[in-house]
Amino acid sequence: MAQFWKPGSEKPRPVILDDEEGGVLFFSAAPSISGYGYASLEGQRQRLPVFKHRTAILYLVESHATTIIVGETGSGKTTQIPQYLKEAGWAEGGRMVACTQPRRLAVQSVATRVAEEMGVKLGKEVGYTIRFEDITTPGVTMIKFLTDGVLLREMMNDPLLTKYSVIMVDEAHERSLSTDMLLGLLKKIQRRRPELRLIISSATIEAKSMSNYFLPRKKRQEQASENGTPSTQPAILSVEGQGFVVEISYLEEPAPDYLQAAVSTVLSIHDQEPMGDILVFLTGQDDIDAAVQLLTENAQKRGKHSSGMLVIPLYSGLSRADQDLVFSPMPKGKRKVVISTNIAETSLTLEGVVYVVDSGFSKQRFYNPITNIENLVVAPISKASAKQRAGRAGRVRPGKCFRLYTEEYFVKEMPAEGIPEMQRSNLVSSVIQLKALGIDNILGFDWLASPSPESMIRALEVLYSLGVLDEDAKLTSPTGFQVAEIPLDPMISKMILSSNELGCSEEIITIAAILSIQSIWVSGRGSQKELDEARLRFSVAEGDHITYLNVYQGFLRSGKSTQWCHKNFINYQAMKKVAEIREQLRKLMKQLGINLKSCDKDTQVIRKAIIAGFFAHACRLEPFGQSGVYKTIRGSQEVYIHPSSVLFRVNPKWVVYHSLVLTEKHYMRNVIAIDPSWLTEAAPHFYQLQKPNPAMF
DNA sequence: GAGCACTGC
Repeated sequence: MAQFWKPGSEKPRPVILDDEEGGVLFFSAAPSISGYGYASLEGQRQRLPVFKHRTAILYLVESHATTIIVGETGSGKTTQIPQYLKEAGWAEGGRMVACTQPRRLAVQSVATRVAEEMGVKLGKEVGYTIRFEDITTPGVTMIKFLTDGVLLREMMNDPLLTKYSVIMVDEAHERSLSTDMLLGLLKKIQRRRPELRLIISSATIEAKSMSNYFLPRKKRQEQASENGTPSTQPAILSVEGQGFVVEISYLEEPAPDYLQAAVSTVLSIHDQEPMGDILVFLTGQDDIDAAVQLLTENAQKRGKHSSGMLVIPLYSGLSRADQDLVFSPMPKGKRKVVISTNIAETSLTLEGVVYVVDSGFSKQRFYNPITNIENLVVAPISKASAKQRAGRAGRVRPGKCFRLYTEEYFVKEMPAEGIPEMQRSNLVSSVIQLKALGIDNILGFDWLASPSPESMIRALEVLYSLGVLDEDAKLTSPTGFQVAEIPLDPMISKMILSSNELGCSEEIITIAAILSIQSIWVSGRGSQKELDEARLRFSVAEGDHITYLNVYQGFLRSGKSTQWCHKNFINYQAMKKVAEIREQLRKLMKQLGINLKSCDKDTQVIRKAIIAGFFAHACRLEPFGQSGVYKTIRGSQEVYIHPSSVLFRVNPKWVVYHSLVLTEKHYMRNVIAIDPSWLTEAAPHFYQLQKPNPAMF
């Protein structure tokens, strides 16, 4: 390799955790470590054969209410532990063993594997539940895999989760919003249900903080031991993974431009290293497209020599067909180079990767509770992330990871863990869910990582202004309870409920479904002009939301055709999801006693329903400023209509937007034109009529 | 006239 690389000092090591805290400790179950390991059980250090993996887990579960399992990728814990528990009788008497995952795909694949291992039909003894799919049989299913979000929803009907005897929360170190909420609630449930067993599966780096979080207060501990019940001390069990060794290299000097550094690193790997695919982590579509172009140009320049390289971009905005290219088999002698966002860090697994190039950056969401604006910025990743990225090189054989930063930076400056999503997000959805579960004191909730008081207060304010919470911060009836029932952003849910009286619920649930997915347009294909033209075919003067109705109707008229989507630059997978969400909403409306009515072509009532949820997002065109400058009514924030909006350059006097995106300017995405009188009509508590001001009209 | 990391209910 080029001489600027120096080998890292991160050595693979067996995981031995100290037992100073009094927790139970166990040694590795990795095949590479044979013989015996040390375990400290009930404070006594013992030598135990490592193959007693099953025994150790059952010991912990039977004698501890809370167990922290530490496991690496490929340690088999996710598939094995539920089976051990079932064999030991934990899934009997009508109770189930539950196992959560943060992603739908993981739930499906783990459930499938366990059913196979047990030789049963999926959906019988072993089943799974994800949104839109419930593959379980009541009374028969003993082991149930589900997404953490589904388990949270289940709590709304069964707050103590009485169906389950053991709940395993996998990938807890990822610290997703749902996982953090789930852990907080499970800790609460344990007080009411001391017999409930929890298994929290987390990466080593997070084990200690998880363990401390579940550490009971002294008093309860004494009570428990008096009753002769199992110790409530959290325990740590270490399970070693089976991945191959990945050799880490760092830059000698910091790179001024990680894009350039990534490109030249790929080229030197291709020149100097044996065959094996390369995976490059960059931050977003722009970077990725640029890198793909640079590499492709370079390969052409160098002619035959470099033609043995196929460069493929990967990010979620691509159509399914384009994404699937990364899985296509290579002709012999060709090297695959995948340039990816974080999607390849956890969501997609590429087999055959031997080299990883890690830029050290990713795009991350941050939330400012003062301005109530979420934005997306390129930020340094954490050590945990860097480790996960490197691990992607060791799935088929020993691999190499090239970090585009110095070892000194890694050791001294890179944060150990990322900031939990809970502290980077708008909390309206989380707060309403907690309220629906009867948790009144949001500020006093025992969070794993507490969000700022400002964020919590802002969320309460927004929910109050929507009429979802009353002056005492209690859910209103029926609006508050209904909004909590709908699995969407509360502002969208409020919009849906208002469409009932306005008689446009058919149209509004279509709009709600489209707004709750990322984008219905495909990216990465064709020219910008073609895409704009496609969009123009559907556009109407009332704005983007009404334009979406045209798109959906076109999709239906085409018989949900993939060709139609392709021709119109629309993402077929996204539209399929829209149809699914819409169907779920339709059923939910029925349950809530809301009639589905169409307003035909009356877009005014549709826009009024949108305002009922989004009145806080109203803006007025600055009458004397440069053209196209808007100010938010509340807050006087300067904003612009995003060029992708059908209202771009149309600049109606009054608009309401769905979301703001902050880049060089604050851009409004998804905008409708409104009449200002609708604002005071929909939200008199929020807007009051001013004395006529000539500047306004 | 310019930009959308990634999940999930």
